[in-house]
Amino acid sequence: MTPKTIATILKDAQIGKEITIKGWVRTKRDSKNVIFININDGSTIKNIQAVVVPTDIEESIIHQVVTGAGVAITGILTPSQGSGQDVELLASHIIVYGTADPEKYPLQPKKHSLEFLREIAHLRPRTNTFGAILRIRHALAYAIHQFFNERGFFYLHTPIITGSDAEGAGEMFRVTTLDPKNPPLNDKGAVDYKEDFFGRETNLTVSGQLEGELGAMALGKIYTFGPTFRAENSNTARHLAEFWMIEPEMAFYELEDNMDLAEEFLQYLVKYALDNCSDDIAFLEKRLLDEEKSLKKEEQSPLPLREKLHFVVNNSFKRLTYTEAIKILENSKPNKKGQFKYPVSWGTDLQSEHERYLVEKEFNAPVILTDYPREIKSFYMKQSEDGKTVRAMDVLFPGIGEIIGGSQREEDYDKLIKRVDEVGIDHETIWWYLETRKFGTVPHSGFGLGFERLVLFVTGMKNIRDVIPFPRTPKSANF
RNA sequence: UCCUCCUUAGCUCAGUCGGUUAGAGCAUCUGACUGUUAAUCAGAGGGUCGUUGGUUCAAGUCCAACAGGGGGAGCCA
Repeated sequence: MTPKTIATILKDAQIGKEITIKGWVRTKRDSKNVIFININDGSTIKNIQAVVVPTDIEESIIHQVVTGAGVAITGILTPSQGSGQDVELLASHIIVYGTADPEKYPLQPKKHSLEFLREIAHLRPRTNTFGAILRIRHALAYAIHQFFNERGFFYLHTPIITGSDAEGAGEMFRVTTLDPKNPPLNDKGAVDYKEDFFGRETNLTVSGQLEGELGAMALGKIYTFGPTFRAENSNTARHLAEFWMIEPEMAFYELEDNMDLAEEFLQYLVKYALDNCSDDIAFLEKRLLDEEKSLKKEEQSPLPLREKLHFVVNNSFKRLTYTEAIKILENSKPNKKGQFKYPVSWGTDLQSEHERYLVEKEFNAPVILTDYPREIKSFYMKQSEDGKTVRAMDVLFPGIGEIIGGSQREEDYDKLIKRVDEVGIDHETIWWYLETRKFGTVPHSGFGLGFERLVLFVTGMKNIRDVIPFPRTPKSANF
């Protein structure tokens, strides 16, 4: 029989029955007549308290029951005499699968900094905070599939190893089986990739979008959800070298449809977390309040976590064009007082400080910005009649910045080719992409959601390295 | 990659103007006590002060380089 989890046991507490719980010891409190052991098995943030009468269990066994030990405890489930919990386990038998030397086990019952826990990423899932984060992360991943499935989208597996850098955006990780010390050379003395595993240069994907568009041109509505790799030397709390991205792509969707979907999608996901992870979110909310107690009022979160999440679910996002945003910024107080580090002007990309002003000061709500200047956006975005802008959209979230970037795609072959040439992309590398515009091209749109940025928002965490189990960042790929 | 700050006990941090034996809280261990909740009380153990080099009679303290980390910026999701 598979062991029951603590989540199940607490859900339908069968008082008076003998049960066995298997998990890891969080704390043990000794005394002469009675010992309390708190067990957690990861199924929920809640522990079960086992009550041991010292004469019932061999002392050598009890001695091995220390913080971090893996154990199975059998006993009768009874109503608790104490006030911290409804039920508890009157232990009659204990198996210690593995003890954990208290002198060496790093996770002792005390507060640990997130920085320290990052250094012991192999153990941090055993903490309340990371248990909560990882359960929420799972719930959001599940909700993503559910959302798209309910709406007739198909999950398309785009390649992780790609032969194109078509987006031209950013550094990529090379994939090769050639000997780095002694690679084969061609006539010109350069590395001969014809000898490489795939017979050409290959990299890890930076986006599944281009392949996603191929899927949308056949299946109608698709989404991808997979790992994405950027070899940028980005050292921020919002960037990872390996992260997970969701990229829906829809035939016959125009930019407005795209925005509607993005907004509905985000609200659905946040609501799902609120409905299904209430214990974990409540814990993280309390944790955040404790942590921010020592900060000045201005630096504290304006709303408690759950209120912030409810706000996003219940209020529609502010939509405006890039041009309108520039006007607001030009007339803003910080701009007139010269408080912006970067000047505001039409044609340049918005800086973090500008985005933050719009989201956190001007609107105090999620914002969707559209119709950016074509020069600062990607080649595949649909060009507008005005000849100056493209049908792009960025969804900006408070505290996170850009959480979604997307656009309507340019479906006109001639216009697309013109941009491809202007940007300087070799036709040969994306001939297959260009053919979609030759054979039955239709209007279509899509966007990319950074999964970890979503988890960041829902958990209220501040550093993206704390919402993925094993973060990969420059100079760091441990575990 | 740039700016900035940090690195002292297992963890979080003090450490004065450079001065003799480097401190605290938590954790750990021992004991006491108690249906306890990160229990409480008493005691104990625990340090190559990130690394290397320099200045000085004397360096945890000053200087330089390097390494690791935090915060901010750029790039973006």
